[in-house]
Amino acid sequence: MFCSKKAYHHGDLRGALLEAAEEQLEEEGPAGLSLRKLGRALGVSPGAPYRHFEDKDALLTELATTGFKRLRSMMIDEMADATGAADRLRLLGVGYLKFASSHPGLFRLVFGWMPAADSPERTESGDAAFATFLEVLDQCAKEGLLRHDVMNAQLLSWSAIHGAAFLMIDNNLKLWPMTPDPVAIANRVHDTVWEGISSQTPKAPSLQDSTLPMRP
Amino acid sequence: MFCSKKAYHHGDLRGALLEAAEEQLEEEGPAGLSLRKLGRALGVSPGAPYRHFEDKDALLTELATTGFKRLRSMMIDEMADATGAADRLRLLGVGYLKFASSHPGLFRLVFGWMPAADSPERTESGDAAFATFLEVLDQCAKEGLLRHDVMNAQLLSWSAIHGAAFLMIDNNLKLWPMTPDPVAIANRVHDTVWEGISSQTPKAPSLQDSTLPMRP
DNA sequence: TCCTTATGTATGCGGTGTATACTTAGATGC
DNA sequence: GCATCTAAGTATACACCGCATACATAAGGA
Repeated sequence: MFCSKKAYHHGDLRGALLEAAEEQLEEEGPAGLSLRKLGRALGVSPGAPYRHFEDKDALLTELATTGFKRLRSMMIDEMADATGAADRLRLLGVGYLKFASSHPGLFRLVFGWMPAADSPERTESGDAAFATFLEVLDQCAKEGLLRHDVMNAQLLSWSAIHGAAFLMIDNNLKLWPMTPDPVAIANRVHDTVWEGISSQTPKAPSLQDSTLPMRP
Repeated sequence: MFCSKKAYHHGDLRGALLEAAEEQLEEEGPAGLSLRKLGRALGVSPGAPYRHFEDKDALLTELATTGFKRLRSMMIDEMADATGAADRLRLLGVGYLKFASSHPGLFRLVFGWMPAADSPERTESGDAAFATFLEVLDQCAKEGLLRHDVMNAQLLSWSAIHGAAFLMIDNNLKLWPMTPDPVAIANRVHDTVWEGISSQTPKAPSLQDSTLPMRP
């Protein structure tokens, strides 16, 4: 369907709206996003967007839904060449933080935003992303890599990586002499988490000191 | 200054605005908060609030500033009867999660919200809260309780408790058969974190299983 | 007492979400 | 080919919002 530019009915307004909306979201947050402004930017009347989204909340909900899906894809892609269950967990965190750092506005929407009326699609895509997370730890448990019950490991791993993501995009890591590189943060968090949940008794100081370079 | 009700100039409009604003914030989020609505609710003209706050952002910034201070107080109060540095860390997490669960809207404002122009007061009160957090781990380090460098411990502890707070108020803990009690969550997260950062080599399964009751 | 200042009011502008009725272009059936 | 249906966009209107500006009034100090 080779829709040429400047079509009679704009061709694909819905897609264009979503694209422009994400841009506005990253720049001004959910409050600054305006359907009228979007219409204006796309050279269309103020009411046109309402042909494709019931209201502003519906647009944000759709953004959040695809946001969850993209977060999940990013984690899965990152895990592609993992060397084992523990490494999968590490790479999952890397994907999580890469997503947060490259789309902070979308990340904040996906999580710290409560729509007035939630949609089943959003909930489902969220649960799917979470399930990916939980499965990785289930696998660790099956391979006997965890010291305690899997729920503890899941709770800590997820909390830690989720919190690190927020601290990173809120620029709260400025308090440490630490590169804000998402990969470095994810690896650092993972290593320490792993010492807390792994069934292998940790050796003495096995982790790099803060003066030493961090794993790339 | 015994200001009677229904004073000529309302008595303390500024305080009343802040109080009502926090209520609106919890109910409808920052976007749903409206200065005009606040004025209406307090029986005052639509422009009156602007005598006390330069704009909506200024009101939210003030809410965030006091939010940080209250978060800090809650942590400090909770730590009052700690039995040691490690226990202080645990109780700090308890205070953190208690604050998040009792004021989720304020918590989200304090963290996941980016004002257009930040104020030094907000930044300072935020840094003060963070400093409290970091100091507790500095103390742990001084007492030789940490396995690695203090930065790792700080990053993990903060990320974990911060992430757990968000997961809790976003109702993402529903995926586990776990009571959403902030104290239980904080203790659980702390125990697992501590195994990852403590210099004491953890014994075999020392933590309660998910089938066992959690620490009160 | 008078005058300054803080506080609240009145009013208005532009922007926003959203409902409604209208128009038009593409697709569809004969 | 043509009439028709429908999806997509327009025009317009309303209430609300943030915010600015000019005005009114009450408090408090000289």
